[in-house]
Amino acid sequence: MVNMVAEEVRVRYAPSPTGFLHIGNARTAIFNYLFARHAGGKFIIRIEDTDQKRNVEGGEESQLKYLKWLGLDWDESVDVGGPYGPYRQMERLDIYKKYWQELLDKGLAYKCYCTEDELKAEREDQMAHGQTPHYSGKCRNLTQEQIAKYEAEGRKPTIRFRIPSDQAVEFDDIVKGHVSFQSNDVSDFVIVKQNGVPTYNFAVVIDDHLMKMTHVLRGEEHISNTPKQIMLFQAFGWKPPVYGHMTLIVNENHKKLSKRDHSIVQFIEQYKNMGFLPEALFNFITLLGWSPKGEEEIFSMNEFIKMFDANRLSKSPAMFDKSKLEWMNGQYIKKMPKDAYVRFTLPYLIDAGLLPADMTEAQKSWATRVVLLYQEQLHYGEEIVKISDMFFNKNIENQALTKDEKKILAGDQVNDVISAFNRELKGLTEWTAEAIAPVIKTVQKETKQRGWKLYMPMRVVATGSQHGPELPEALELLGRDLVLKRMETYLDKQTAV
RNA sequence: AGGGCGUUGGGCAAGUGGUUAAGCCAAUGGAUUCUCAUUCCAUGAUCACGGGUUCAAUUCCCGUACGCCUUACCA
Repeated sequence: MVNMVAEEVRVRYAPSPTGFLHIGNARTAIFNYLFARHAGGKFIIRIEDTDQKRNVEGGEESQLKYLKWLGLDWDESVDVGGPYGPYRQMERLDIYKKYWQELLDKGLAYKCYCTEDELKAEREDQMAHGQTPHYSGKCRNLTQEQIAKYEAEGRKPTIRFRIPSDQAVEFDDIVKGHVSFQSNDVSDFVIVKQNGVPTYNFAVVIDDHLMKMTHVLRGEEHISNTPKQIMLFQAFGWKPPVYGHMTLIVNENHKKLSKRDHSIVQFIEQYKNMGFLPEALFNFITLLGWSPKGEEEIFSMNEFIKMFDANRLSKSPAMFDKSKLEWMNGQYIKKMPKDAYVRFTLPYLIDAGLLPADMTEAQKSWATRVVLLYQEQLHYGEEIVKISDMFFNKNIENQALTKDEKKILAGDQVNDVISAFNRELKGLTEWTAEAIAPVIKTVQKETKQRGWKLYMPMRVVATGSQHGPELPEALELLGRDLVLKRMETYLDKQTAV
């Protein structure tokens, strides 16, 4: 109470490096980021690597790398340092030790000599009897003799927090509102593992306090950890941060997104590789469980920062809607400057082996025009491969016609149209869209066919598909030789019959 | 099983004690276009169910159902 000046907002994103950055992580990070930036506060990244068995190689690096890619930046972390480091929990072991020793000394924590197998058996027994799985409190009040006996057996203890009995633990959650737990429903949980490393629930409390966190926005799966953490804060006489538990992101089966869930693509890196733009992903993820005031849905980072309000976080789970993501990404693609769009899409064609990595100027300008044909409709980068297929897959002769295409070619005006078109095209001295367009008009006059009956036969014969970009430009880019060859092959077949 | 939380059209989601219950995605229909795409227009909700409080409830309260999270020497 000494300092009545408004406290600086400090929030953190605290991933465990057990995997790569996925949608759920990213969302947590984004909301914390927006919260901090909106308030003009600090955004910190802390690595929670206390579960060494599950840490994966490259996990930490991936988290930071793709957060950066999404457009986030941070004030304190393992890479940029800061006044409250270290920011990796395994480098803070000495710090934790001091605090759990304090709890032990005060009798607020105790050593537990139960083995994992014993605990597991206990839990299974409880379940079998329809009881809530709960630690029994067996080692709560061990005598010196018992302790000596366990030690003599060579058992290594864990340290458990002594949960105060008959206490209501309450807090006002930014998103859930007033939440209340009974301490009796929480069992004495382990704060230090047998190997001397603290558990998550202990380390967070120490770190959040020492790092002066003012708010904690995290996933709803942590809500039942909150009373444990609050009781620890109380044991130390510290003030807990303000909590906000965000709803989970669920899959089509309404299940929490898990890393093992393959029904939807989960990792940010995968989206990047498929050709989703960071701004679009950021925009989309931000709208998962949060909504702005007005009717707009597309926002820039700065707009989000300006309007972000944690009170508008939703209480009910958000389903990951892939088609909306694609739509949104498409919106961003449409807005790209042409040259950026070209630089963005060409690599997908190169990777697919459809274009050489070292293109000649001519190839490059051709590819540029092809790709530009699709800017209006592209949803994500990789889609260019499939969508522009007609310019790369040139063996349409071996390709079976669809029902509709057969129907188109069955029209009795088809031969007239094709032969007239073929004749007129052959007479062209210049093979450009500008030159081809008038030819279509000429054929129209000559054959008295128009619209669908005029265009469709030309399209199917020349491009192999009833769908595609504007015909004159498509034909130009397909190239004179190929188009004329296809026409003639077609006409030859007709006369042969 | 105990604890916690949720439920507005196919997916999100705004909002209110008395409203024509926003908007976006999707779907369908239509207009434009040679087609696809784009663009534009149009179409849909007894606000989970049952009870209460109230002149009035989708909005407040209680219950039920359903769903999810959690009850680890994981975070």
